[in-house]
Amino acid sequence: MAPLSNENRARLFADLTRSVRLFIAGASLFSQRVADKLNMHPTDLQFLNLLELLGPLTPGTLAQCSGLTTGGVTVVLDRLEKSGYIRRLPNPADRRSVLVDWIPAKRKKVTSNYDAVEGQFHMILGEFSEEELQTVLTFFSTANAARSREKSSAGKQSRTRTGIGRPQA
Amino acid sequence: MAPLSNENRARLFADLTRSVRLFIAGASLFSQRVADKLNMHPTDLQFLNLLELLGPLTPGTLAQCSGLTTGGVTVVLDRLEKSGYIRRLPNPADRRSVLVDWIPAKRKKVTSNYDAVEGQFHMILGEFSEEELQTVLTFFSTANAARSREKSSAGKQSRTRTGIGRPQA
DNA sequence: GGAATATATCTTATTTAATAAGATACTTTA
DNA sequence: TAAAGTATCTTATTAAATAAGATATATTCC
Repeated sequence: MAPLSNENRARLFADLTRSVRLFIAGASLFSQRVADKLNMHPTDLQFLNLLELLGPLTPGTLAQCSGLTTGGVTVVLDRLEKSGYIRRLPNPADRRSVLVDWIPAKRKKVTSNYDAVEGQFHMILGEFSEEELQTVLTFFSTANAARSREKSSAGKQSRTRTGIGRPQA
Repeated sequence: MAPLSNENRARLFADLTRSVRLFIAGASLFSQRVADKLNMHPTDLQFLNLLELLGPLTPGTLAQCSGLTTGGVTVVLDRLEKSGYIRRLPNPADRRSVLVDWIPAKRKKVTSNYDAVEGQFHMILGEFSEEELQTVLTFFSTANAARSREKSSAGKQSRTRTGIGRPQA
């Protein structure tokens, strides 16, 4: 019965929208908690997460992915370098530039804060069938891909703010 | 064949973890973009989002949900009140307290910034069957519920930082 | 009921994160 | 090779968020 199905779908859409937004709000709060525990700023932790997800990055890419100005990025990197989380390496591709990377010994100090959520996450997913896991993965992959495609399609914005993703050649 | 399935599951878990983290990183960047466009700070927009999701809230609850100190909340609310986004109403339940709510006329100015993503979101979900939608919804609902349960179970933290959710009686 | 304690918000002074503008060094293009 | 462009950093400045404490109302315990 199509009309009933449409009604169902509309309700599912609405519930999903709300759930996703709550999820994001919760993630943001959780990040602040972790940053607190590590005695750092949410921005600093954001940088470390970006390094974790995308590998060594240039300050310019970090500016794009974080929304900070390049001057702001320098300040954050100085802080993280002084506290021993990251180091600046010469960028073989461009001698004006640097590559920012983890100090490996410090990684666990940060990532261990995610062990508990990851455990929860695995518990939740343990109830899902393989097909269901694939469905959820498709949702996230498609959403992320859509966002990457949006790079550089916004109106007035700081010149250094494009999007998340592997740095473009 | 069980071992193969376990392998598949392990890969799906890993891919999902990464996708979720990328999704969150993207959401954070998107928020900054919207805040930029509205000439406000990410924190201010975070407050408006919380009001949108959870309805009128007290400054105390906003402190819990945002991770700011109560003094910081006052400052943010002063800013939002001055620029006409919110108002403080007397809280019938407690005369020390106030309820913060949207100025209705300003809601659309903010929410319209999400129209495009919501459209994308609907496009993505349009490809999903009802069962698949339900699966994705279950994922988010379960994850959000798990986070709510975590309230007040963290170690050292600011006294005003618990969790997201409807204010407890 | 009333004193003592706890809670909710706000105030003020202060710290410091982030910005803006511009400098330096290198790369790319013409 | 000169000119323009780009990547990062520097410095001075702005202003967001904190910390400590004040005020007003609630709650608890005798």
